[in-house]
Amino acid sequence: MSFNDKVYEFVRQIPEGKVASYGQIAFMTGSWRASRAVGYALHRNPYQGKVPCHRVVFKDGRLATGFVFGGKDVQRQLLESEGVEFTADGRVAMDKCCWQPDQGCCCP
DNA sequence: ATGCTGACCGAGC
DNA sequence: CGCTCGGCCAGCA
Repeated sequence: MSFNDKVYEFVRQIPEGKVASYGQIAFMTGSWRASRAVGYALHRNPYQGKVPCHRVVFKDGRLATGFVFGGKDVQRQLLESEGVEFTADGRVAMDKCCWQPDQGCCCP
């Protein structure tokens, strides 16, 4: 079980309509400061198809840069299809869609 | 083994 | 309020 595997395992558990930030995943894996490593791990994304990297966004709710899935617009459509709300700024409504495994529910 | 890089985040100016 | 700097972690040359 490597740090990398933890990231994939964590991200894979993200339900539809929910999103998590790199820092959140990093915190779960060990140190919240490892957010960079998390991003790098997802960048390789060896489990592409099993790991919904598109559900992983910034703390601001903004999508990751240099999106590799085909474009931010595509990711937005994909997330919207899953039930994730978006703001006028084009960011994810993390206020409602931030995934909290411990509580199993989003912030009201 | 060492150094650089990167899909980040927080604090400072 | 916007930009810049530093710091941590893992992967690769």
